[in-house]
Amino acid sequence: MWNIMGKFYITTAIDYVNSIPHVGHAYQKVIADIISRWHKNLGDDVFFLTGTDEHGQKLADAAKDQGLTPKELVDENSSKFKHVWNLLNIKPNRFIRTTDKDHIKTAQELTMKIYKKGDIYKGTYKGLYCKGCEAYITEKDLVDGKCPHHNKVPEILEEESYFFRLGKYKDRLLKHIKENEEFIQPKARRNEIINRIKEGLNDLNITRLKSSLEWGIPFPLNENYVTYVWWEALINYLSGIEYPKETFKRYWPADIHLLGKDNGWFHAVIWPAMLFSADIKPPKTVYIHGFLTFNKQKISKSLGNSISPVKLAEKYSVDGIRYFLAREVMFYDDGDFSEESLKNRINNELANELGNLVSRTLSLCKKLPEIKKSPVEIKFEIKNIEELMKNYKITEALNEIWKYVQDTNRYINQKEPWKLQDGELEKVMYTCLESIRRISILLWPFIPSTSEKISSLLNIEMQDLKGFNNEIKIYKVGEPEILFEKII
RNA sequence: GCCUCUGUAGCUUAGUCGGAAAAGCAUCGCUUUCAUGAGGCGAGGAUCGGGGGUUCAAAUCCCCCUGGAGGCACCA
Repeated sequence: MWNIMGKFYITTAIDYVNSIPHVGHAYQKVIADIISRWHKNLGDDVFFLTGTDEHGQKLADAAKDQGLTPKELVDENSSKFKHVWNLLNIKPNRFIRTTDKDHIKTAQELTMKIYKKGDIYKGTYKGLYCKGCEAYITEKDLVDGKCPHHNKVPEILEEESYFFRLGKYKDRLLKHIKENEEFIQPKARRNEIINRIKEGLNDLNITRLKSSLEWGIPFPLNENYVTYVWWEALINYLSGIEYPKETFKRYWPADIHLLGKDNGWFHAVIWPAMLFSADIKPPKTVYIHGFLTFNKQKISKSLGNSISPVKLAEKYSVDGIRYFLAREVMFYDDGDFSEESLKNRINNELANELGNLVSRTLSLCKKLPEIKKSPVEIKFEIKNIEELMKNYKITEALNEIWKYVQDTNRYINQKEPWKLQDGELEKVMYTCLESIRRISILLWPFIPSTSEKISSLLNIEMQDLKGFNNEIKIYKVGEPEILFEKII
């Protein structure tokens, strides 16, 4: 009944390390970890990649402000991201940094490959340059024709630069998007991208003069230039799996690139065009998810400290947060991380429904030294859950799983096992234990440490979905313990 | 300005091909005693943003108005 085991390659956006991780960053990584674990649960050979993006003007500036070298700054901040993911039980196969040696090498090699294809040429970049910012700015940044930061009219500046022939891939991109409905998800984003491509594609400036920006990957065609951050950052999805070696051959194409809506254009248009040029298959799905607000407020830097995932995890538990993010927020849309709502879900669902279910079950088992196998009276039909997960409908899948928690509570009420003795009691309790065991397997991707805890309370080995139907012959369960403390 | 999405119960949302308006939370009532002051059952609560049109039939399709969110690349 299980899918044939396959490979599964999932990536997240790599975070720009000019700020510290907040709950918005955490959201994406938690979802990615859930998807990754779900596929591991299925028995797939999974590669999960995340990491940090560490070059560019903003970082160079930030480092200067803090009196650090760029390298010092990115080392410090990157480690914070890595640490927080570990704390949230997010387990990537690799945490890539765009300052990693192998990434730099791969980025340069891929650039050369695209150059040899004839898709990189030297041209002239003309743009609005603000001397105060020491950077090009766009027209929409202007307020009354002036740079809002320096209140100056920018000058039009021209410089020689290298370009990628993005425009050349317009038709091929449109064709690919139209022929592969799952390529850009969700649909609204897909429409948005299609319309914008139709408006026309300009070639992409992919270098910066070293004289104005040193903090970047040296451009392999000309030592006076560094590579534009976006261009090389995207390539991390290849360097992360050691392109073009064996690991790459095993995992590419990526099954899903997960990213926020601010990154859609780069992943849905520029990245596939780069891959087309390099004769590499595009990813199967680029999934563009919504943004999170925190207590209805836009997540901003000033709010940053109060929404540190570390503090939230201390207060609400890691699994509480993971559960909430998966259950509350509709993945494709914007959502709100509200502490009020988080508290309600932890108390009502994790503590009262799930925690108490385990607790009452184990308590009812106390009279029985062992519980032997008998027919399971709660029916599990999990095809729809698998289907939902396959289509990245995380929230909906978790809702379906939760129905079994409620079914089991209902079953106990109906059977009133506290009135039963011996064999009768044993039969009912076997169903409850089996039900809890299966629930713990289904929930493992979402709240792994809770699932593992449940297994240890049931005194059994934690299994994956392949073991879903392997009923335990004899249960000898332990004492009940509190799974979730209530939040006051 | 151009484009995309969206407005359904107090809140968060589901609603496929047009066919009797759904679910959870919150509120209120009933009920169980195994359990973490937990569990179960039930009730009230919606002019489906507004107006017009197509249709035997519209939350759903079309038009207009209006509120909200987002995208418009070389900033990451």
